[in-house]
Amino acid sequence: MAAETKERILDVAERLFADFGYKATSLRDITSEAGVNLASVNYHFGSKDALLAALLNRRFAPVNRRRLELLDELENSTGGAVDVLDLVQAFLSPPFEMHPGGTEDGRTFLRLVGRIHSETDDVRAVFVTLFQPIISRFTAALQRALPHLDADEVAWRIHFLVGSMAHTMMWCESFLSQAKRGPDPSDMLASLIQFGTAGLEAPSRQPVAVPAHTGGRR
Amino acid sequence: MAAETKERILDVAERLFADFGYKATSLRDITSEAGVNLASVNYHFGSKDALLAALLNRRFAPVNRRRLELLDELENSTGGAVDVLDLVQAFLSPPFEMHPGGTEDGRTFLRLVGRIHSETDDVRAVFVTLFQPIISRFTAALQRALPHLDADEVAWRIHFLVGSMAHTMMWCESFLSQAKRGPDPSDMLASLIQFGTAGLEAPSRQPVAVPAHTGGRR
DNA sequence: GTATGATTAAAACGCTTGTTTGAATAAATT
DNA sequence: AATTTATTCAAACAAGCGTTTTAATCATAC
Repeated sequence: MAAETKERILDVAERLFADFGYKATSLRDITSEAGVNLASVNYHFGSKDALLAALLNRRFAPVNRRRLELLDELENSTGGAVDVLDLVQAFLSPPFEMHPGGTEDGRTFLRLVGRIHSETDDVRAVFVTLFQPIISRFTAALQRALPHLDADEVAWRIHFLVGSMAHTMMWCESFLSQAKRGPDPSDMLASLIQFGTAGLEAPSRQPVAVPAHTGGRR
Repeated sequence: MAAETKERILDVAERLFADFGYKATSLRDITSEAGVNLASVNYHFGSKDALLAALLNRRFAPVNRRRLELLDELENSTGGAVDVLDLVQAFLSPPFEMHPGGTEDGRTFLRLVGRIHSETDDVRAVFVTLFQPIISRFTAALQRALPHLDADEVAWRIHFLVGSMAHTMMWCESFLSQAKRGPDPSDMLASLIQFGTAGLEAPSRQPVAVPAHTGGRR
């Protein structure tokens, strides 16, 4: 009975955090929807913050393990010279593959991860702890795969990639419902991989003439 | 004196919303930091929601006007066949150029816009009203510039671009402080333009073999 | 200088928040 | 079967929220 209560809290909290954010979701929202007593969150998890941490660990840790597993395979089989496309794929696929956009739970997880990326620092703290090691490993690998770019440029492009990934996770549900071609989530992942790889592989930047702001109305 | 109070509220609210989000910022935070009375927000703006709307309109409307102005110039001068790079530039430059990352106020505005992108729907409502027309115009233009891609593919890639833009706006401050090359915000804009253009111009997607998730640990 | 309207001030309103308490119940152990 | 432990429950806590109210103050025009 106890384990069941804990899981129901985690499931409902995951969905509400994903839909409305951490701050906007009250413990009363969670417990009433889960059909458990208000005090049980503090009893089982200690605090609202600890609930978020538990909830992130449950689903996000396996995804990150899978990312590193794929990266290890790539590096071991090729001895260092890894393709950018393969790296982008190893980075982007796990969250989408392990939590398919075709299922309700999958979309919920994707929204949660997408939203976490833009929560305030105090909320993101746990998430960053889990995510930072992955970013470091992939940054190192991508810098080796893109030796003609300087380190800062690669780091920035990875940030750009993370941004499009987070935004996609967050809004994939509404993206898919708007698409005329029929909502196929794996299509969207493939497009994102395509987009990100091309962005990372873009030629080293030449000076771009940015139009100056004239201030005028027309 | 009245105008001064209104402006002080707007300035402080802008910074606090950007740093901590809408929900997490209380009117008491705003008024105490601005040195004005608590009731003056409701007196001058009507409600907290209306304050956000006023604050977004003040800075974001001019940016969007500038975007359309640049787009009009491109379309008029070339008669329809516009370069993807030029379109990306017209879309991305205005917020960065009009609110330079080199200034404190500029970075605050960028953080605000970046954060708004991932607020809950009720908070984003005003923002979407301002942003949607711009997305529509640029989507149409990009679909003309990328005729070999189907409409859904272009729409998705624009979402990817928006995601990297929002993420960059939100975290540019911390990106820049980590860069070894010295924090030059206009460098970052140029990199983002480079990345986004390459992503949008990526070849039409061929089937990508996505590694299946085995479920195993190793 | 006094009356009019706009702005500020302090206090209170009703409501929601995360957390804690202590008793009641269920489960497990001896 | 009795006793200990784990869990659930209803109620209350103090604090914070957005908003409203009423009185005081200010600026301005007559």
